[in-house]
Amino acid sequence: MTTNKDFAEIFEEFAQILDLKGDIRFKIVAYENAAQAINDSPRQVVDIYKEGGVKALEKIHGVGGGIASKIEEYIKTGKMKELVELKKDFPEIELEIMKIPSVGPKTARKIYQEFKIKKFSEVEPKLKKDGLKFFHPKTLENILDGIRIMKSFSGRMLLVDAKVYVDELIEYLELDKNAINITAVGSYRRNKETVGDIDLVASSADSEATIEHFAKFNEFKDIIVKGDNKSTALHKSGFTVDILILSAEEFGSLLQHFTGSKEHNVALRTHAQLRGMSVSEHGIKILKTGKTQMFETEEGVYGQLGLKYIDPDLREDRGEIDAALHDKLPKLINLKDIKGDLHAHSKWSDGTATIEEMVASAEKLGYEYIAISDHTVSLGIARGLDEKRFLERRAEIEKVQKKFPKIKILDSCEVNIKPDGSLDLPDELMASFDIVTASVHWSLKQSREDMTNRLISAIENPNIDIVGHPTGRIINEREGYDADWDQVFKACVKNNVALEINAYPNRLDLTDNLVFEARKYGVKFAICTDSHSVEQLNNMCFGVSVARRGWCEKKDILNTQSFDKFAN
DNA sequence: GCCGTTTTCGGCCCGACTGTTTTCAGTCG
Repeated sequence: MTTNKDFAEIFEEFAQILDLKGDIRFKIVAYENAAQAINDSPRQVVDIYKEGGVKALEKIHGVGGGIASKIEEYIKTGKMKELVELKKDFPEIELEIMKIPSVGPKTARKIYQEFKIKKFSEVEPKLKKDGLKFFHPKTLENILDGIRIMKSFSGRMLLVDAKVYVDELIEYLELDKNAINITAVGSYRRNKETVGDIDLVASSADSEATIEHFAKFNEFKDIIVKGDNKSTALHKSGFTVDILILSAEEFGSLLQHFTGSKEHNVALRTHAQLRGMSVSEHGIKILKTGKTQMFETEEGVYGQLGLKYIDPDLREDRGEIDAALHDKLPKLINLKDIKGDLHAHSKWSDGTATIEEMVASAEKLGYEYIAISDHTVSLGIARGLDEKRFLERRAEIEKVQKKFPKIKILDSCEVNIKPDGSLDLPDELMASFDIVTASVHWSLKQSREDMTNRLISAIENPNIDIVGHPTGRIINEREGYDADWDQVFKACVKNNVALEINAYPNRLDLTDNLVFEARKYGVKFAICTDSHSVEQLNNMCFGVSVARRGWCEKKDILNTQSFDKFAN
């Protein structure tokens, strides 16, 4: 079956080819928006089409008549005629060339045609040999730089890794006495699960001097752009760093602009236009008078537009502007609301710390409880426990509990959901635990139908409280498995089972967009670290970020409550 | 191609930097 991801990729490709063709920008953007909308839809467009036809598809915001009928065509015939025709004139290789930073459609076409490129690997050697025949030396240098950037950095870094680079950069920039308000913005500030490049903003008494100072950072390999108040550098680790400096009087607008997301800013500026205002990083212009008002804070910017302040985590154009207009924004959960961790491993299975060490660390974090949830028998690689060893472990938990009267140790396990949906511990044993998490650990490539049934079978088992890392994805390593989330969410609500928001930095699973969708159904979540060491207990903040991006309030999260409260 | 406090046409966010542009195109965020 064609999944939403497949359709999103098709329309993304459509947009790229239209870009090469030189079609009007708004049409290209329309295709890109449709791809995004389809990707974010919790329901499969195939199902939507089967139920309500083209009209139902058009209800997806960003999908209109044209794109809906293309989806219909693809479902019926397995192809889109227009795309097939376009591909004849714009081969794959040209799209690949366009992915080079600083190369857009015009340059891509020129490279492809002038050098008669057949494989992407030919681009760099051919440009080096004869590039000067067709390009200005400076332009050629930019393209070759782009290829270097592309080679040295594939994909996006984890939020946890970005944090290390950001801290280093800010520490260095603070050495410049002219600079104030140094802040990391972009997807980093929005707490997105991965960060593509690092964006910084600042104010300065002497912005040229600050740009000079920025450009001298010894972790930079190259300076790509250097203007009076804006610069882009290539970091040794392969990603780029942007900085933009404006006066403190306009810092609120600068912060707002550079935090994004792009989609949020487009929506915000459209909102402003309808009210006779124009928003830029410098301020808000009243169109009638032509006067621009500046703002030192973001609150001022949103306030001028008649909006409540919108947290950066929410700025993804998911309805936050409308919510801010009607004072309906969620009161987002914070790290300090978390009362305990419901998923942690010990040496009994594949953890590196003893139960006592884990409990002592959890107590230091101020938690009321911690669940020790070791793996179960059939996960051999993780030394999963059978019934006998779980009972031995229970005796140890009781012993440790006496030493730590202030924190409740929850006797727990992470039971395996087998491919047929059954669990690998007997029901009576599971019933004796304080809390049980069920997770999928193998056979990840099942069909969507099988995986959906597998998850729902586990959810319907009365001993299950939480489904662990529900999609199984590992960021930058593997895709999550496919399931009919609509059905899974309904089953969770019906059976009072929570979905885990796994805070492990390369899992962050459930993903933020699925959290956002699940919350609409009334699903509850448990934010858990899945710690395998004492240090990893500190990863809770990353799970909280996912919850915030999914619009979660304190009441949506089990472990913002005391154990007695949610256990009953 | 999408969409509607400008609702079936006419607009679609806004600005900075680079190159060779002396008024603008290409690319980016």
